[in-house]
Amino acid sequence: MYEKYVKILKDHTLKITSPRLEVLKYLDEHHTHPNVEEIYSSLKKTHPSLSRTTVYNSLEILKKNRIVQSLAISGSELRYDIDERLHHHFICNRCGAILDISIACPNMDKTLQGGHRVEEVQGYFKGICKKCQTKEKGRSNNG
Amino acid sequence: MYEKYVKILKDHTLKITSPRLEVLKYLDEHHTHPNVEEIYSSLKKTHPSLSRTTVYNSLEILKKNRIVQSLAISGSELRYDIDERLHHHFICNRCGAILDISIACPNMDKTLQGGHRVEEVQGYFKGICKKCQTKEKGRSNNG
DNA sequence: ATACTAAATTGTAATAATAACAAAAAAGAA
DNA sequence: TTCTTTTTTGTTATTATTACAATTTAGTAT
Ligand SMILES: [Mn+2]
Ligand SMILES: [Mn+2]
Ligand SMILES: [Zn+2]
Ligand SMILES: [Zn+2]
Repeated sequence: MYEKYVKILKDHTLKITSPRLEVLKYLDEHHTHPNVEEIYSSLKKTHPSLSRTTVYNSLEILKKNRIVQSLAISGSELRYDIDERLHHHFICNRCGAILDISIACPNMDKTLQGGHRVEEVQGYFKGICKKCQTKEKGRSNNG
Repeated sequence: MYEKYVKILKDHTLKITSPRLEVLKYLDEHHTHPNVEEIYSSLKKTHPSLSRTTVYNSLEILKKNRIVQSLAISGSELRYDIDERLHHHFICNRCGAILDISIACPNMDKTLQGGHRVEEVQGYFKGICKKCQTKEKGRSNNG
């Protein structure tokens, strides 16, 4: 059940703790780029002793070890992604969904930009998602 | 002195107010991508009646009118840029500087990504800036 | 120039995300 | 099993931003 996550932690010589395993499992099963509150309140249901601070701490150490990445795309809160591979994101200004954008980008892999050492790359697109556009059209057509 | 900023506001049929002119002038003279606090505390010196809320309000309306853009690059606070043209940014994890990155990007101008309507594009690089790297080298060489 | 009205500014209070901290608990090594 | 270090927990503090109501002001009409 949790072997996969145990292995990830072990590979990074991190201590195996229940909160860390749960956070990893949650992110692995929810590729929605959740924020801390979503992760916390969901896990809290089945793990009532869990502390919000622990979720922050766990995510921080997972990020430091490059097991997860954080996205500042919303502007108000960090979102988390267990997919550490470099990929771009789209946020819908209507429904708030954050979606992966799989495009090739020539600047993505560069470790140097203008003489600066690059350690992290984030590509954000903001607008109206496909779904919300469909809804919009439907509304104007029907009534 | 302020004609330039008056014109910008007029062109967007926005009311000409002292706080708006001052915010525009500040951004025009400081291409450092300042946050609200930096703008506010600087203007407050010469305009003691200025309210922090007004700076927030002004920036919001300027952004809505696409006169300025906001950057979520720092993760904790929005940064503002009077240069509305699409360009990428680099933030230094050491000194906090936010710098323009002028690179051609094939994805920048696209108004559609994966079927989603794109209204805004942000490209962020994070790492250690050129200056901080030089300092680092100097330190390790000299002791 | 004056009066009017909608919009903007101000100050304060509320909210929300995150960080700091100390005590209790738990992981992993000995 | 014992010990030590790290993690977790709960609480409090901080910071960025928003909400709101009262006051002021910009721009327009008179
Ligand atoms: Mn993703
Ligand atoms: Mn810029
Ligand atoms: Zn949507
Ligand atoms: Zn730097």
